[in-house]
Amino acid sequence: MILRMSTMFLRTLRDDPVDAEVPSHRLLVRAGYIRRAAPGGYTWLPLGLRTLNRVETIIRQEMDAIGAQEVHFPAMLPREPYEISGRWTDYGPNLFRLQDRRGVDYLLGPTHEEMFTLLVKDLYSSYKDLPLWLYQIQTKFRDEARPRAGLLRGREFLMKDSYSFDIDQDGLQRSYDAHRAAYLRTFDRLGLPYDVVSAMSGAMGGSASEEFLFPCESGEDTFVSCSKCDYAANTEAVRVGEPAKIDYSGFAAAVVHETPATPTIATLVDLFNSRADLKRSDRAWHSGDTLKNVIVNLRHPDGRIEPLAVGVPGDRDVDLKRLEAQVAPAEIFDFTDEDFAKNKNLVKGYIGPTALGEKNVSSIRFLLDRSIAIGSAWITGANATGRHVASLVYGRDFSCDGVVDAADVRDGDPCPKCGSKLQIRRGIEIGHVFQLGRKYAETLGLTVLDQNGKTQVVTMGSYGIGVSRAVAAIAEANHDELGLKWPTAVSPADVHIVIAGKPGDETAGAGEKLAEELSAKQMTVILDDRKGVSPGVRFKDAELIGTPRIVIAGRGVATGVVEVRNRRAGTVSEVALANAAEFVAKMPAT
RNA sequence: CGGGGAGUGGCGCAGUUGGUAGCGUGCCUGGUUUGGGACCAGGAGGCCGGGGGUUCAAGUCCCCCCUCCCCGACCA
Repeated sequence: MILRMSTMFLRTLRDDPVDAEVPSHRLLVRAGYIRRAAPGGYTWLPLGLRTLNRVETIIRQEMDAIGAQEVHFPAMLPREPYEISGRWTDYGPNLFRLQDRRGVDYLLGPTHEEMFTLLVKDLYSSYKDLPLWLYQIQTKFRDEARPRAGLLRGREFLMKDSYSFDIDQDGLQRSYDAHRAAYLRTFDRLGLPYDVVSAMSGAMGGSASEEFLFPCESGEDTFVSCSKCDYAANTEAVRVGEPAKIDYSGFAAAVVHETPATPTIATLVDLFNSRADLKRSDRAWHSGDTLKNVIVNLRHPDGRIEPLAVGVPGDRDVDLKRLEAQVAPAEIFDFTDEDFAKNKNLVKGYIGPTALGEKNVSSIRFLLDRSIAIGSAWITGANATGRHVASLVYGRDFSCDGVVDAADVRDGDPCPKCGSKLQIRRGIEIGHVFQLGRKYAETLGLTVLDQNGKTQVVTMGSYGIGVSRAVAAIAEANHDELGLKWPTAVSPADVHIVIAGKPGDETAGAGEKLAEELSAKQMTVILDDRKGVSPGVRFKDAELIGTPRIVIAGRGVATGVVEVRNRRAGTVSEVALANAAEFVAKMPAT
């Protein structure tokens, strides 16, 4: 088909919109693909909608290819299922809620686990019906605190979500593997580079979970990948190796020192290095020799508040995200000065492990970072203002109530799998595969009868791809200073023909004819047939819009040739007009 | 929600001690141009984010709210 620039609903912008920072947002607005319509909500213009549809089609084809079946739920959902699963409250302010004229509660679906579970419960009741894979491509709503970066984080976005239903864990594993493989194929076809990283299953009660991250500076997710082996994980999910025990038999006994005015790690280390009686002979003390004890508050789902102490090496911070992922479903919030005032056994700035722990004076649960070895000696608080203790040995002088991964992960930390250096990277989550297990099936009562006539709770998996986000990610991965340069598979058109001659000359006729020929070959053609627009504008617009192939019907037409450009490779070929359609149609997809 | 910046024709911006709202681009008309965002002339287009106040007079000063962008918190 032919899309005529003279009539297409399109206006490209000469200047960058000032409120758009990331390249995908800037270029998609400037090239006339999307317009902002609401905070975190975008209107798809004809060009943008074409690309969105093509992305959708590829995803749909790959889902259909593994045997998943498409359904479609309403976006506006009743409260009850979410009430049963607990997410009506768990989702908190992130859920868009509304009421009908009688005051009955509804929500705009942020994700549809409950609805899929109930749908299968409604129709199926036998193991013979399983496995079953269902999916939908649906607008999702989340009241994000801060929508940003155009399509990358909106409050309304398009998502493909699928769900697998199996009789047991082996079945779930097969479903999971099939989806994972389909995702690899999908992202390859979309022309999106990705890293598959281990993610936290957290409160969801599942086991395996992996995210597909598009590595990108403007990404919001931090992950690590090993420089040598294939290990990659979301920072929350990184598990450092257990350290070897240290033989402390020759270590000095713990001794308390007067350390006035040392409320911070830095002041403490300075003091130890500056006093002759505390100085180390072999090297200077550094912050990693100190044990930092941080107190946070946990809010459990039942509303119970519990203080929690976490010990990490003094040269590291507690990564609250990592910690929260491990204490989930509890949430973390600040332990305030008021809380300190109520706990007389805690001396702010001088907290030490001997006061911590369920069996000690504070009776506050005390968790140690996994990196801390049994037998290691520490400088740490002595639970009195202006006092610290040195040579306090873990396993000899103090203990803890458990081990946790709480310290922040840094660039260069050892890989838990092979010991090589980890790299910290950023990415955009474009897909997520997740073994849900029985959580939803159990709470919503999805069971089937097995071969023995016994009731079995169904085991589920859920699998998501951010469709509108993928469009933005593809734009992030495929642009230059001139504009977009789409992969062939998702470009809004296959070829863009620029008529660059003088009005009334033969270039317009040549462009029209070529457009007809390409259209007859089932290609989608953008034809710049606008009147009175200078060639410079046409070139700029073609490059901004970014179809992978651009044909210039200009001064060469007089001698029977057109210029065929490969926007992605940056190459140019002169082709005889008579062969042009054939040539363009045979250009390899990129 | 915390910190920082900003809201003035579609887009990018200026607007002085408070005194009739401007420029560039885009759009319309006519003419000249036509291989890298052309030129001339004439036009249309504004609740100056919203609401209160101060004042003879508010884009400009004061108060409240909303929205957008950046950093952080949050993010099945």
